[in-house]
Amino acid sequence: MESRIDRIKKQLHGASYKLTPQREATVRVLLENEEDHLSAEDVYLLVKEKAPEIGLATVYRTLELLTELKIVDKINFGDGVSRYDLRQEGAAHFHHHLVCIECGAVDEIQEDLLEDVEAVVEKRWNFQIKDHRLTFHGICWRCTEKHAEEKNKENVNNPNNNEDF
Amino acid sequence: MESRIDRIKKQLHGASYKLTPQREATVRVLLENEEDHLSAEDVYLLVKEKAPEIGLATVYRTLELLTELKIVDKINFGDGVSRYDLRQEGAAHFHHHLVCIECGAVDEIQEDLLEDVEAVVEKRWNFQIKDHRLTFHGICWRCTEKHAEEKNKENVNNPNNNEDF
DNA sequence: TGTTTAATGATAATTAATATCAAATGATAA
DNA sequence: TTATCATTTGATATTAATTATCATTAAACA
Repeated sequence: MESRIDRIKKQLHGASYKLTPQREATVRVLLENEEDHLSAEDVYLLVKEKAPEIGLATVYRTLELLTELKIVDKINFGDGVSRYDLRQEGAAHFHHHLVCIECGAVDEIQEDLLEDVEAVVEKRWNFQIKDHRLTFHGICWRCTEKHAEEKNKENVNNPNNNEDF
Repeated sequence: MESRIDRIKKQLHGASYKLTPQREATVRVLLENEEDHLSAEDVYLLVKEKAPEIGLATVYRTLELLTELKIVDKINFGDGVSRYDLRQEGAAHFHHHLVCIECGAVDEIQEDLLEDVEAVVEKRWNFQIKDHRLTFHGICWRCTEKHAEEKNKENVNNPNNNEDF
């Protein structure tokens, strides 16, 4: 974790920015919540817990800066807020997302999976791909399991209700 | 075109909505600008040319309705506005986009291309895919050509400047 | 230490989108 | 046809996310 911060510090310096205490606090929040997909407001509230004097504008500015430097990616799942997602260190491309339309959970796919598709697009459409956004909308494994359980319970109550026949 | 409107009318009726003059004017604008990726404001201005009495709220409401019925897809390219894109008739999934980071052009890919990837995701992540969003960011063929031309011109002016050696 | 530049915090301004509500429209049944 | 009811609309107010402004503070520097 500390080394990760150090490397981010170096990236900032490389672009002649400083890792101020406010920026560091923001980066730490992102690192501590790597699984989540926080909005600027979310980040602000979490940073405020550790550094109450920080302003919302600074959080926005920091997130914008980190996005420029490709340390985080800004993504929008269609709910009207931008969310910020740490990029895997050394990842050439942004990872993919699974958004559950029932429970709203967002899971990540770190595997590339798009190599073949990108080769086709580069050649057939003569398009030089620099980055991508891929999101699947559907039903997550947790909701699928829950449905199965509910069906089980139903069948215990009504043993004749067997949809298989 | 007329038949396309008729089919949309039937889709609306099927969900017990009417194709009011305002809704029809909005749909016509979308059909006449199928290549573009209009924002709600864009649609509003175009509809206003034909039906000046229409209100912005009605346009928003119509676009929301068409999105619900999967006649259009709402998409966000990260510039802070939602854009609305007619779905191909009978298309199971939303088509893909190529966004040029130089000139801002947005091109469409109607081919699916994701069949294999989706099969993997459904199985490995146990996720039931209902829809997707795939956007590539990079340099379009027009900008690539333009660069090549500029390089040519440069070499004519400085015949010794041959970067190949 | 004084000076210049970068960064911050508070807050105003902007803007996309939604909510509200009275009026208009359209369908329905007496 | 006319009274009635639900749907839709247009104008406008409201909300909420993001950006802009600007005086103040912190940091780098010479």
